[in-house]
Amino acid sequence: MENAKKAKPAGLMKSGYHHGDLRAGLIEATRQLVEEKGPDGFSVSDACRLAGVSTAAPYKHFKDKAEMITAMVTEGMVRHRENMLNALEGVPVGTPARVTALGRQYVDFALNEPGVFRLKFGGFTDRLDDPKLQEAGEGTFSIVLREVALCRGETEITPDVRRRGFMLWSFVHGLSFLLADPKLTKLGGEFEIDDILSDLSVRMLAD
Amino acid sequence: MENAKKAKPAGLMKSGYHHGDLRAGLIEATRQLVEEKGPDGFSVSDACRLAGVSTAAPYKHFKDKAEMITAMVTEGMVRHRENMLNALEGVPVGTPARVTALGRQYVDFALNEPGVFRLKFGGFTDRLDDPKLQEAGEGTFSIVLREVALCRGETEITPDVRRRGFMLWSFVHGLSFLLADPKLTKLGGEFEIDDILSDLSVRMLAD
DNA sequence: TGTCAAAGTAAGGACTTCTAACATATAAGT
DNA sequence: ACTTATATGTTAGAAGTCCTTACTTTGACA
Repeated sequence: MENAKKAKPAGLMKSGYHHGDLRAGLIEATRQLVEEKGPDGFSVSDACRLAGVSTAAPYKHFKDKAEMITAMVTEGMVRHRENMLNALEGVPVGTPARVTALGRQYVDFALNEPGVFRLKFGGFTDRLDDPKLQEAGEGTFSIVLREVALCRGETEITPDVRRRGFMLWSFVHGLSFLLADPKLTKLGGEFEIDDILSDLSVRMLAD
Repeated sequence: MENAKKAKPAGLMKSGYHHGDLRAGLIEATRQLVEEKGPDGFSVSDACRLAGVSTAAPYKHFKDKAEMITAMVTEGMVRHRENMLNALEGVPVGTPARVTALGRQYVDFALNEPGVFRLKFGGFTDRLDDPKLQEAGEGTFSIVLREVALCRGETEITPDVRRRGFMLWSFVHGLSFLLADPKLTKLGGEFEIDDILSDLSVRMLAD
């Protein structure tokens, strides 16, 4: 009787009933709104309008507004991590070019999804409390650390490797913020992002 | 001419009427709220409560909420620029130590006033539209450029100087964001901010 | 005393988040 | 197939906050 209380046949997730997959739909709507109106220009009501459902619908999927937005950011960060891994494909192991490639992908995420990026890193983190989100962030950083270690000829994450990784992250992180704001970017004059990133990688991986 | 009025003296330095200097009082209240509740945890009503005036009072001094918060951020950035200039005092001209000192002050501002810092740089800039604010920002960056030029033996802001300055800014900017968030800072392991900043200055000013 | 800028009072009107009660489509069990 | 349970959505609305404006009052100064 109660042995089959948690049957969740996956193969046909789209064969929903009313909406299909409202949870995903709301997350997508949330993402669009944040991209369109900025990190704070979001309301549950707006997301519902965009998703085409009533304002009460989200509460069947999320405890409250915070959980809804946290879910969206978490999804974004998981996507970010995957992008970072993919960026390494085909780049020779143990070369600074791999670090450069990671930096380029990091910047690209900030440029492609500035709303999500700033929501995650712009100082709202206090309220974004989710183990999966934390895990995605740490996982992403560990990708960088591994590449730095390889470049430095280390077999494990030494304090020196961690320090260099953190410095590289600081740089790419700041660059992402500056590039996401035209008013600030223009102060840098004319430059190629790739040049700056490879220059940086070489400097930070040298002795 | 009933001069027997019991008007409170109060130094009269302000235009002494009801509040003294409500404009400044509201800006300070706004700042406190942003520091306490984060970049988006601010409302005109709250600021009024904190300043001890009615919710209609601000509209004698600011056109609307946006102008009020822009004024607060602008004031913060002017303060920031002054701090940067002061940080150079006593540091030998033409040495990387001067760049390091600027970076340290930049980071300190982010740590001391994280709310203002993130409000300015966290992606709300679209709405923060004020010539004085823009000027304060550009002025601050020009301080950095001047020091970089001196270190590089240049007499003017060449493209190379601008590029190095922008890279240094990126780094310090990103570091500030990471340091303002304990969850992110701890990924860097054990380190001294000053060590990282001086290490960075040397690397970025080298040929 | 009269003027005028600055603050207070009151209120409008729009939005929010979230809950409660009700409706219905799908899945499960018989 | 039929019933039942569950998940999902809708409608209605409570309860509250917010921004802003119109009008009134206060008090400093000439």
